[in-house]
Amino acid sequence: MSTHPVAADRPATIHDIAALCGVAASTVSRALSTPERVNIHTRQRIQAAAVELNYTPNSQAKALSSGKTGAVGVLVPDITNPFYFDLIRGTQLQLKAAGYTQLLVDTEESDEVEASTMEQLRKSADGVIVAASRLSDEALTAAAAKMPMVTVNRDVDGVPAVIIDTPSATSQALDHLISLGHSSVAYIAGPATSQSSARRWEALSEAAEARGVEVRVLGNFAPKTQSGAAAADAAVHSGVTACIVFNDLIAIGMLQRLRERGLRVPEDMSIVGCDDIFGADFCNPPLTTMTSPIEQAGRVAVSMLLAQLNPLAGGGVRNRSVMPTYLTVRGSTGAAPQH
Amino acid sequence: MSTHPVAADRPATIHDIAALCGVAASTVSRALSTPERVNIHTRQRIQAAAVELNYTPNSQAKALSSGKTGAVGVLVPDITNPFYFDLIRGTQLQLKAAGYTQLLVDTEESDEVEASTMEQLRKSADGVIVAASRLSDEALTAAAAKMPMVTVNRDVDGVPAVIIDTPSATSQALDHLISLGHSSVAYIAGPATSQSSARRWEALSEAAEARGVEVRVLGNFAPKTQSGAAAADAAVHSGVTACIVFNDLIAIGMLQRLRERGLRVPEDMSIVGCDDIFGADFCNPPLTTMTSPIEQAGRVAVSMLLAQLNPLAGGGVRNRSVMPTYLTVRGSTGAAPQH
DNA sequence: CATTGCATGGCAATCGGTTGTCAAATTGTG
DNA sequence: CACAATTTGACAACCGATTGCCATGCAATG
Repeated sequence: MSTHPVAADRPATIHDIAALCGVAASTVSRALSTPERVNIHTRQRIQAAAVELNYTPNSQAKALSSGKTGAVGVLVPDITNPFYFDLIRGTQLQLKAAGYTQLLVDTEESDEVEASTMEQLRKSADGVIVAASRLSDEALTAAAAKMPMVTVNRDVDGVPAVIIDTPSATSQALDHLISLGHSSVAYIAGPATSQSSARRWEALSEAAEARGVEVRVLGNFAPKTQSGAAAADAAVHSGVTACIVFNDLIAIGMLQRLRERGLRVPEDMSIVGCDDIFGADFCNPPLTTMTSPIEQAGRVAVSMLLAQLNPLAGGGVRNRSVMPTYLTVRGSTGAAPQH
Repeated sequence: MSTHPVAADRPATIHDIAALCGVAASTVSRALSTPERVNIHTRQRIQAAAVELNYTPNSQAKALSSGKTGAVGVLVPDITNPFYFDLIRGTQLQLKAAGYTQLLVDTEESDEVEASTMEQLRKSADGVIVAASRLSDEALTAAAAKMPMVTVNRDVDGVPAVIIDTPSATSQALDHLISLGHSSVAYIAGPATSQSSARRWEALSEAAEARGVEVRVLGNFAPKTQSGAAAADAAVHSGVTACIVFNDLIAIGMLQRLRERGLRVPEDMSIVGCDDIFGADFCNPPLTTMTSPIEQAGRVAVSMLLAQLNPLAGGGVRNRSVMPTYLTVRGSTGAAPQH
């Protein structure tokens, strides 16, 4: 039986170690955080005691005195959307590797929730990663001034961002469709508030003009599979033979609706999705889509944020990172129907 | 211009309010947390000042002195698995509604990571929800003694749990297959460490015996779509005409593999999945599966945990909650092939 | 009018660390 | 051997709240 309470009911504190070693608490703190500041002999005794008592620093207390919480907030507008799962996976992996904790928050597509969450996070997190922010440029800039921040898919001056470059992939998608003989294409737009959707449409219409093809925009549609039905109907009604769709969720919904209506994909209608989310490869038919390195984007966002937090670790702070996107051709695109 | 620094660069503290109102910090604390303890006039002045200074209590400090962190850890073995996305969505929703923060951690299917995470969480969270724990019964019981805990799909004596009752749905699935003329069925088992898989197999073999049907077990397979290939090959080789599969991920992988091998589902082989995850309804063919109320399970787990944390709010503490599961028939099951 | 009782608000300790400051101990140097 | 330089470790303030205890003041009671 040990003379020391090896397994107290209460987690060991720095004071327990101090008492055990007969030194002051501050010495213990230094031994663990600034080892060179403490005599090697004392240090080793302390470290041994720490191990014996199974000491883990109290993160709350650490946060209070040091101002660093070791946590990073990750704000996503809709935790329901598989797109964000990939992102979350990326941030989680990278944060964990760096010893940070992830605070995941669903802002429910609301700018108010987003703003109030950030205000709260200001005290309980060292920084935030904000995906597809619903805030205005001004609000976002103001928020970024108050705490380290990295946005994903939202480009605002002065705010470090990871941008998944889907706009440039839209021209690949368009070329793909043109090479299949399509000349009448629709862009199925996402939410009106989505900057990504707007930029993609910009890039697409520009590319269309350059190639002398007609591309029209349909929608806005909510980024959910259920919206696919309305989108599919709109596409059919407009007479186009191919659609480039805001995201895979809507695209998959369209696939289902077209099937219900007895239309064949790709014989009657070609569909190009965006993001290559989980499911895009096994839906029916498998979806041709613009493959985004979403998980990687999450990792890069974390790296950029951590670089902001610990500027010491060499290397300038990148404030903008563009992730390339490529077209993945599967079964949902095919030759344009003959008239 | 206001005489007060309405928007200081530093978040307002209780002392700022105290100074502004000419009272002590403790009075401010009471005015905000124990209003009846403070004169109504003073209280109103304080509350007004709090609003004016845009005061938000510092959660770290609160946690340190009160011992309550307002956070709940959610441990999942693999954040990659869509099953857990639904669960996370449920916990997130319910935690947020109750004003708690969710700390999401991926334990990477490792019992060690799980144990050390829990040890750390002991200080930074008020409780934990542990999904599909990889810990031994003893370790789990010990951990539960140290901090409030609710498990999901893991039944250990004395530890409150939410159990998704897939075992009982397996007999529904078996009946469904029998009614379609199948007499030779395989159970595609999940990880050897999975309690769910074991219990499902138990229930299934019992039901099979009662009905005089032959059911064999194949596997263990990792819960990933990639494992579906091996599982499909094993199933084909074993000569069965139908499979009840550990989860939808493997089932979807099997669907893909069978298609590659030129086998038709359900004409040549029927497949029943489990969980009804995102994608089960739009894969090819749509998957017959045991629909689990996963998101609801997450919500219930949170409710049970919060009931443990705040025992005051009437109603005894349930320590076990079984979520019913039903069979959802889609296109991946059909009549047994004729010999 | 004296006394009891309650409402109210301040003081100070506490939670578990971090960190600036300073004194004591050690080492090295002339 | 005395003195300066350098380690080393203790003291105490601080981070931002909470909370037990106490002093004050006012109203009600005998």
